This record gives sequence, C-alpha cells and structure tokens, in this order.
Amino acid sequence: MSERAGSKRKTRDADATRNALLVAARTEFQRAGYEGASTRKIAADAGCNIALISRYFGAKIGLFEAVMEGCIDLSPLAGLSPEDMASSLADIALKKTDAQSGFDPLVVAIRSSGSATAQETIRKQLGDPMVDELAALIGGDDAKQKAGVILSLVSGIYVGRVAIGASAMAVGQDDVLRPLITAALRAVLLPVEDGAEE
Amino acid sequence: MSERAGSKRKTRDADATRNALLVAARTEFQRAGYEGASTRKIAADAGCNIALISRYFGAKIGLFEAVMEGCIDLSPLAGLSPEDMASSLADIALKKTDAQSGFDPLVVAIRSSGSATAQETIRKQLGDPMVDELAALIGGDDAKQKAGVILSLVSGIYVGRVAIGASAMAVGQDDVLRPLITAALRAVLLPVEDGAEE
DNA sequence: ATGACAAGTAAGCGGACGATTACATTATTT
DNA sequence: AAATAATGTAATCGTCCGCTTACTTGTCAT
Repeated sequence: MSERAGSKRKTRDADATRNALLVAARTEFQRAGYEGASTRKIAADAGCNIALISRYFGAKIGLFEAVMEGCIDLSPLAGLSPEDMASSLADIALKKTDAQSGFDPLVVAIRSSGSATAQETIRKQLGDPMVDELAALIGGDDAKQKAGVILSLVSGIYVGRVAIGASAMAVGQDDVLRPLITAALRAVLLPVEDGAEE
Repeated sequence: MSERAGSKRKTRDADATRNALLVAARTEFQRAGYEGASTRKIAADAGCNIALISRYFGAKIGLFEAVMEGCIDLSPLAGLSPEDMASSLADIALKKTDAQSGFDPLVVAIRSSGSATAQETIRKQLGDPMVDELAALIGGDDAKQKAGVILSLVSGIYVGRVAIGASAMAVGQDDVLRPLITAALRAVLLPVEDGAEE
C-alpha cells in the first residue's frame, strides 16, 4: 500500500504529484464511494500532503470531478453485432465484480449514490455521455433509451452481486448467470421478433 | 416534519419511542444511505434523545438491522404468470424512483453500498431472503439464479435513473422504457423458446 | 549568487460524527 | 408511601472530517 505513482518521484514535480493524487483517489473513491473516501487517506496513499488536494483540485469534489472526467471507454464494443454486443456486455457485467479489474466509473457511481454532492458530477460526467456513446453504437429507434436500459442492467448485476450480495449471484454461478444476462441484454438490443401472446 | 409516531405520545412509552426511531431511521437511511444518515437527525426527527438509540438498539448498526429486518414483501407477485410477473416487475422498477413511494429496502441497499459496515447486514437480511422468496415464486430450473438476475435488473433501473441519472432514463420516457424493461425481464423469466443462432 | 516563485509541509481551525456518562424524571411494584 | 426499576435528558468524550493558514524547502531564471 501507499505506492508511489511512477518510479522514483523527483524531489519536486507538480505533475507527478497531481497524478499520484488522481491514482490514489480513483482507488479510494471506488473502494468507499465519494463520502466514504477520506482526503487524508488519499493524500497519504499518494505520498503527499493534504493541502495539495486543495491546491491542485480546489476541493474534494474537484478531485472527484477530475477522476470522473473522460473515464468512459466503450471502444471494445465498437463494430460488434447486437448478438456479440450482448454477450460482451454480459462479460463486462460479470467481470465488474472481479477482485480488482481496474477503475470502473459505474462502481464509483453506485457506491457514491448516497451522496447528493457527488450525484451532480456523476450525472454530468457519466450519465448522458455514456448513454450517448453507447446509443451511437446501438443505433436504430430509441437508441438512447435502449442504451440507458442496457447500462442500467449492467450496473444492476454489480448491485446484485456486491451491494445486495445474494449467494445465488456469486462468482461460482457465472456459468448459469451468463446466459440469463445475455438473454436479457439481447431482448433489449434486438427488436422483439414475435410477441409471446396477446 | 418531525412527526410523532402515533397520535399523541404518552409521556413515557418505550415502545412508541422505539417505533418513532424506526420510522425516522427508515426515512433517513433511505435518503442518505447508512453512512450518510446521522443518528442525531434520526433522533431529532423521532422527537427523542440520541442516547435512546444506543439504549434500544445498541448502536447505529443495530438500528439499521432493525430497519432492514423482515422488510421484504413480494406478495403482489404471488400467483402471477411469468408474463404478468415480468410486467409487474417492470412497473416496480419504474416506480422505485417516484417521489416517495414509501420504504424500499433495495434503494437503501444501493445507497448504502459504499459502507462496509452496512454490507454485512444487507447481505444477510436482504440478499438471500429476497432471492429465495422470489425464486419460490418463479420455480423451475435455476430459479435462484433467475431470481438474483431479476432483482439485479430491477435494482439496475433505479441505479440508471437515480445514481447515474441519464436523461434518456428520465420519468418522461417511461412509455419507451417499459416495453424494453419488460422484454428484458421476460427473457430471464421465460426459457429461451428458440435460440437465435448456433 | 540571489531573488522570486513554485512545491511541499506542519499544525490547527471549526464542525459533525457515534457513543457514553451522570443525572433527572416518571412509572411500577411492594 | 417508599423503594425500585424504567424512561428520558443534557453534556461531553474522543475521533474523524474537509479545509486553510503560516511556514519551509527546493527550483530556476537572471
């Protein structure tokens, strides 16, 4: 723990310090959500002084905004058919809870959902941009609503696994869960071929 | 605000006080999550002294456990066909974000997901019991996993609307969203009639 | 070499938190 | 009525929080 950002930090380097703070903040915000994260711990993990958070990011919420800025990457989904996209998204949903699979803004959003302060940033930096980006990949009618539902479903899997924590959703059940999740995603991505009854 | 539990509290009534604390705590935990909720505010809303939380519930976490105990009610879903269950669940998912539609343990769980302390209680009192109850209503193969995925999807809609807050998921879009959500739920509840390809 | 400024630090501010203490008040029992 | 227990209160403890201030230390242009 308390690892430095790069190799051996030069004695004084504002950019490196800023970056070390960002790295530590990413981890801490993801672990505990916005309110649960402590600026003292972030600074300690970054190996620098608390006051530098205020200096470089104005305040805690500024650091949060910086962490959340431009953190969306849906490029792995580009060019996939709806079928492949559904299964890729299922994999993403199931991987989201794996030990540490890096930084995940959706996890931060969920864990920060108790904080009114963080909500605004999340909505602005994560909500619409992410929906728009995914909607562009989906295309067709109601693409934005489909994208919103898709992202909701993916987030929901995380909630079911981690926040609610049912053992039926445990990692060992992935083989059973994946087809179910894929089917749900496919139902949203693909137009309903034929209504069941009525 | 700061309403008393019953009519006119008798000068001293431990049960009424306990209950007033529970009512206030429900509201506060739902509003701000476990960590964001303040025992001082809960006591003030209940119209009693902070110390009584410790006396009657041991500690904040004890009050949280009491709030979360036996709060599951899936009876409206009993006896429904998978089709009807899917649309009922979609309604539930969409209603979860309506102003104040009463106490909702799933919302509390999501808003408290940043707190390691609350997690344990949520998993024990909400996770498995809720999955088991819903699984009993679903029946068939992999009922527990289906139930887990269903609850995850329903929670996810809340996350998408409130935590992530995409405008494509706003309340005004319900007419577009409902069929999409229903389709997703149906895909989990009903066995896949015919695989698309392979 | 020496200013001038950037970068980093130590200490502390005021406030909120959960929890506890010692005490006052009311109800119940004998 | 007196004794005992139940109920409620005020005040405070220690801790953590985000943030700021006054200061020191390093870097670099001149």
